[in-house]
Amino acid sequence: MNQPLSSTEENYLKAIFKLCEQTDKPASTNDVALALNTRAASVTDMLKRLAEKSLINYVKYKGVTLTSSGRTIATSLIRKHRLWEVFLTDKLNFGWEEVHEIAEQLEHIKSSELTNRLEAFLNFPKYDPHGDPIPDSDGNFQYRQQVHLADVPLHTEVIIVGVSEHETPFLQYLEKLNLILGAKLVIQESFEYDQSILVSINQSTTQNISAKVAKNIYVQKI
Amino acid sequence: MNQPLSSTEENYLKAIFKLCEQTDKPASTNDVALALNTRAASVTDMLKRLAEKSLINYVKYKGVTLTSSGRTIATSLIRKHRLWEVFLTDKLNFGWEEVHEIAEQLEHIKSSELTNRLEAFLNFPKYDPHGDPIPDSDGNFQYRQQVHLADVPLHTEVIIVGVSEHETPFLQYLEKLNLILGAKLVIQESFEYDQSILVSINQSTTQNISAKVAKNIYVQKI
DNA sequence: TAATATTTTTAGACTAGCCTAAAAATACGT
DNA sequence: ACGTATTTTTAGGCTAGTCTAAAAATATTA
Repeated sequence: MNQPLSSTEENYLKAIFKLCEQTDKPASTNDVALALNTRAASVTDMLKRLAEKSLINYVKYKGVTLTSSGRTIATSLIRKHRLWEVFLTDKLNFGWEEVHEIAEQLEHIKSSELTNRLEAFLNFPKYDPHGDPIPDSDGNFQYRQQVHLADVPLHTEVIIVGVSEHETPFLQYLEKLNLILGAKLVIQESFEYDQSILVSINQSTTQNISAKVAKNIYVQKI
Repeated sequence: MNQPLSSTEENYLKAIFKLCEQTDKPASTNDVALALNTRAASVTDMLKRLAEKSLINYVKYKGVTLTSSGRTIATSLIRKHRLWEVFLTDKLNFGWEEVHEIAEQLEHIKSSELTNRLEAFLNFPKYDPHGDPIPDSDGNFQYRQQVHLADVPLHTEVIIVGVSEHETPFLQYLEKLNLILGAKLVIQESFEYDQSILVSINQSTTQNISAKVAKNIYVQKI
């Protein structure tokens, strides 16, 4: 009945979770294929197998959502992924742009005891190095009120709490501009012309930030 | 040419390494099958594929040894396995009998940067929690002069430096008897009848130890 | 050394996971 | 609503890794 899943099966569940989390609608076969960089036909195959194991609700041509046991597994993977990311940055001094790939492997290590002890060792962190919330051992996320930097009114004081894009080049770029988690920002000016904004960083430097970047930074008012 | 290996392939290389290390002779198909809890036919299949990749020297009906690239991979696996075991015991407070299974999974994580940083984080340990040497990043083992407790003459002062059997029940038993790494022993008496021995432990308690146990404990004279 | 026992390999089949190409279902534009 | 475009599924095939059963090679022993 409850035999352990393969890494591949786990990756499908995680992808479906992320797709459904955003839209709250069933994920399409094509969406899943795109997310996992595979073909629609392969996805259909796998969906049948996962439905057989009662991990997803799958209706032909209608898309897929997770069952509660599927969701439990998916959140456990996200929990492990984010805890390992904290370990890699905080204990092994990796940069926030380097940890994703390694955590993709580490998240498949099977031992809930390991996960829980790791969490304790790291002092029960609530967010990963990118500002994403770490679910607790029951799978509950601690969502936080956060807004994209692009949507903040002029002269409001905010701090960076996360990013909505995890690609290495983007993160390296932010690092260069000193736009790291916890940085305090105030929007000084906003340019109609290209939707870029001028922000002060930590009350010292001032930077022009493109609309694209501002849309991928999460901030919180202080 | 140098595509990454599957965990299965890696496990074959590790098994072959361990079999050849002990006897310095080619390992037989049956030995490998036994070590990996699989069938001889499956082993033959895999040996052909590993030979194709120049990771082993395989002669039909004559057994198998590792090539130097095969050995490099095998020692890297052992290095990772033992470093993770140190992490699990020293940082996450697992017992020495609990770490093997988890390390079996962790050893397949691919990132030499991770391995090297982990090693530094752990302060470059030379031995794992069972007393086995941890190879350096070039694959060199720091072998140590060690002898089985069963072969030590009477009244010699020795300390426990390792075990030659890693099964959980055995390790739990040792733990119960306070026979842990670093314990100081002196053999007080040796009984012809069942080859058991009477040892003092850390100059305090005294214990009778069966021949079987004494054969699986490595000690060093002090 | 001939007969027997053991080990190893081959042959053929199975599953998971992936693919391409074609068919079927659904969605869209006029 | 009808034809076209898109999405999804089916059909069939591939590889890695496993298995059992049978054949072939090697080892043992009388």
